[in-house]
Amino acid sequence: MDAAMSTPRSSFLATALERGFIHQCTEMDALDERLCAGRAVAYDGFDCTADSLHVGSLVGIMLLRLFQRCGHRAIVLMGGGTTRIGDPSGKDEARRLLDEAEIDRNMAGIRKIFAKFLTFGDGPSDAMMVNNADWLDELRYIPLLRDIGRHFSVNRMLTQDSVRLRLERDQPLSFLEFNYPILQAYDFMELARRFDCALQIGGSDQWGNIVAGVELARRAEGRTLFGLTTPLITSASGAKMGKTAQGAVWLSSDKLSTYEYWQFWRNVEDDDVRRFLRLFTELEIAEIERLECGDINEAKKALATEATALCHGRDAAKAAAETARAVFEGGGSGSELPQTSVPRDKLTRGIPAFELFSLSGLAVSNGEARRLIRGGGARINDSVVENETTAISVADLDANGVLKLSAGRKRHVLVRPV
RNA sequence: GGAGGGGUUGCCGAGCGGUUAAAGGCAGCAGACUGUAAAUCUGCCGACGUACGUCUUCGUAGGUUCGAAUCCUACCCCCUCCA
Repeated sequence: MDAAMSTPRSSFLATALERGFIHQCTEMDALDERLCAGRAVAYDGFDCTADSLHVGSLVGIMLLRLFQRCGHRAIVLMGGGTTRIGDPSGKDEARRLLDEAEIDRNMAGIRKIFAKFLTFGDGPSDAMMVNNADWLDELRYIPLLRDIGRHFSVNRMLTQDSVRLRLERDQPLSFLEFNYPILQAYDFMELARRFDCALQIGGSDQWGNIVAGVELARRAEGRTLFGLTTPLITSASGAKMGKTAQGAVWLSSDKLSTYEYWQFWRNVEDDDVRRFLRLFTELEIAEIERLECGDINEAKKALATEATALCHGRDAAKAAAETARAVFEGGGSGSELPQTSVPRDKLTRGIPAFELFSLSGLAVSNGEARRLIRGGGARINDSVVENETTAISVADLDANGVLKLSAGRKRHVLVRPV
């Protein structure tokens, strides 16, 4: 952390610091004072490259939520304008540009997610969502160059990590992307003008862009703004969080079931539990410390249930936890397991085991299903499938009239005849 | 515009006329050990078929050859250097 200081007086900074949300911060003392002086406004920007967000964005979301819980006003800035540019930070290649219809669709999906974490409305501490396309689209080039461009030093921009790294690695950087920091800086200043927003929150890779905004506001308007970055969250073994081989860990239940979301947190590495309990749950620190002294698996369950409750609601979290308990501790099954169906007549005639596994989605092809069975990793109703061509029929249905297929110890699917 | 270098199976990266579905590494999946963790060890890791096998894949399209990812031609894309 940059600004080492004892204990901030503002509840927001004190809590953020205590729970590990702060990586770098500009003028923390002054910010602390500002936060103590009364209600403040902060924003975090999200781009709309997908119709949902994944856990990679969760630190920022949680911090914004904390900000609101401390009585301040949170702004979610949708990058409807900047998404059409593409941020070069931390990337080797320019990303594909999206058209407006796609961006609109993505924004709608993301809005639904934020509704779970923030309270939106018109009240003084209600969160709001704004779209930077509202002002970026209207920018005129010459005035922009004259009013904003004059405050940017190209020499300086070239030394910014996002740009420098790209150049050093001999990766192409288009002029379009080169302009990204300017637009993000402009966003910050614009939000300061419109809503008196004084703080920008972002991931540590955003530091350069955030500082650019702070400096622009100071030079152009003599306004003091603040920036705060969250640490990059990687798992203890160094992998970027939120991206598994199966795909991203999405925050919307359309794209990832609540059960699988719960499982994601349940399977976190031991060394991450401590950190994650502080960042991704709202349990009191005392309670977290208590959990840490106990069985690590109980702590993981608490992490999973609390994190899932925030994102999908307490009931869904409990249902996921209960299914997990039934499956892993009871050797049974549960209502939240993924389900697929097979035509009943097909099952009456009998269906080769390998085909059933590829049908269920536990294997992506017949070949993979065969390999799974040959490797001894496939089970039906908890008994190992010995032969890949064994015919599975209605006789194999369990007491509830379903088949529980398992691939390995963790992946289970309920197959139901229809 | 000129001169070179390159595009290989999810990624990195060998191969450079048959023994190549294509070395090796990473990622992934499964098994063992455990705690639904990590580490380690083992197996698998293009598709289809019980299997001998068949088909599809090495930037794109053609061609040479009994036979090509490997040779030729054209085209597309990327990089480096010169102008």
